[in-house]
Amino acid sequence: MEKNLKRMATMQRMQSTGLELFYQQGYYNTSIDDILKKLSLSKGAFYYHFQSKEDFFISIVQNLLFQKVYSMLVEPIEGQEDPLNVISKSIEDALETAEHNTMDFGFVLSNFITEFNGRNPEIMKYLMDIIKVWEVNLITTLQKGKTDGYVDRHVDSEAVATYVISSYIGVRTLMVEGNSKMLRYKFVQQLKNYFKLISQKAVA
Amino acid sequence: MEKNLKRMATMQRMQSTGLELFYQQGYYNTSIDDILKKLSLSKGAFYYHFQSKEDFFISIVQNLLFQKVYSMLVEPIEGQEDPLNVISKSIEDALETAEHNTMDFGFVLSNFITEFNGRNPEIMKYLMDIIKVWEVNLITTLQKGKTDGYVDRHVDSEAVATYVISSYIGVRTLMVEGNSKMLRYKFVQQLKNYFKLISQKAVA
DNA sequence: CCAATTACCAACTGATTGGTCGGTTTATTT
DNA sequence: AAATAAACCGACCAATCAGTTGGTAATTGG
Repeated sequence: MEKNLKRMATMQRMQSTGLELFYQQGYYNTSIDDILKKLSLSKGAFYYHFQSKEDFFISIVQNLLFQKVYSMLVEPIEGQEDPLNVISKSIEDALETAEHNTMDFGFVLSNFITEFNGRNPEIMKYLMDIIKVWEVNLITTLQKGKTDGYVDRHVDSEAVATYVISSYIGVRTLMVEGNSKMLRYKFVQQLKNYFKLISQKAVA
Repeated sequence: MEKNLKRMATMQRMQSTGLELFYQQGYYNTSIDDILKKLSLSKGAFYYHFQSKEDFFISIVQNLLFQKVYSMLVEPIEGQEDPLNVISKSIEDALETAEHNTMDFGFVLSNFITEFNGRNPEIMKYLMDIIKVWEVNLITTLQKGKTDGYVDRHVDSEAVATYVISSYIGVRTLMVEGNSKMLRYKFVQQLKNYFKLISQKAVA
């Protein structure tokens, strides 16, 4: 079993550094040598553990990215009451993480979606699956919110989920150096306004 | 003057094909040879007209992308009455263009922003400038809408502009093959709901 | 019509890429 | 301690990249 531990430790190190560099520089713009250099490992070590660059990336998506998105955007919402407040809180948290230029994995995900869209259907599938998990969770939570009296019954939960995800991905795209703080403030302000709309027994 | 015409014609052809391929495959993933192959032109011709790949791309942004975004998202709004309807109409049109998989240049822009963010500050500057033009135009139009009685006076125009741009960029990121139509429908539905909110004398 | 300029050609360079391979070191088993 | 297997090394390969260069073909002004 010792051997397996070492194997997994090395793979973990590679994946972790890989995700970091792929995020910073983009997948196509990051060479395997870049990653290995940072780890003081050799080509041989890499191809001993992974079949190809693509295979390596997919393993990162499934092992790291999925879990991070899940714990940041899905778990905080799951099963909670008062869905609208919980949702806006989770998004606020993610945006604040982003501002302290740590990785905000919801955005890492949407970055990769942009990079692979129309270029690598296989990888796209894995990425969109993660979005789907988030979306399903949002819809479920909103529906439960209806029965619990937090969300207006006439609201189209799927449409709201779409709108929430869209606006979050968009604002993160715009949050480039310099203007992040103001952008986040104004964004959250409008998101909450929008939520007020669907929490009352009005419109929708 | 004839010479100048030929020069510009060739440059135009290069820029047009360049934009197409840069959009489809990404900047770093598109080689100059790719572009030249499609045009049956040689390396020499390229470097006769442009100093570098980067210089070439910047010329595309300034000459093509700026104008396309302007005519699609700024011009239709400029000076019009009833701003909220005009804005949502322009976004609907852009999303419909996107669905017929022609290039929707607002999205082309946000794609490039994602690709260059943190990687090329110079190019980023040119890209964000275009966003800025759109943003300023939205704000101006919303403000005018207030004095004309179309928009609630308590609304934060800047925040609304941020929210509109964010959500549009986000939904386009999500509009990958297959699910575009439904996504667009639900998105527009919620955008209009949101606009109802800021057109009444309520909340905001 | 001819010299000068413009526009273009295509072979080449040096660096980098993803991936291979034969071999060495380290750990485990017997 | 010997044998076996796992983990890793690093030189190498063919392909591709942005950019250079020395030339040629087309156009134009005098």
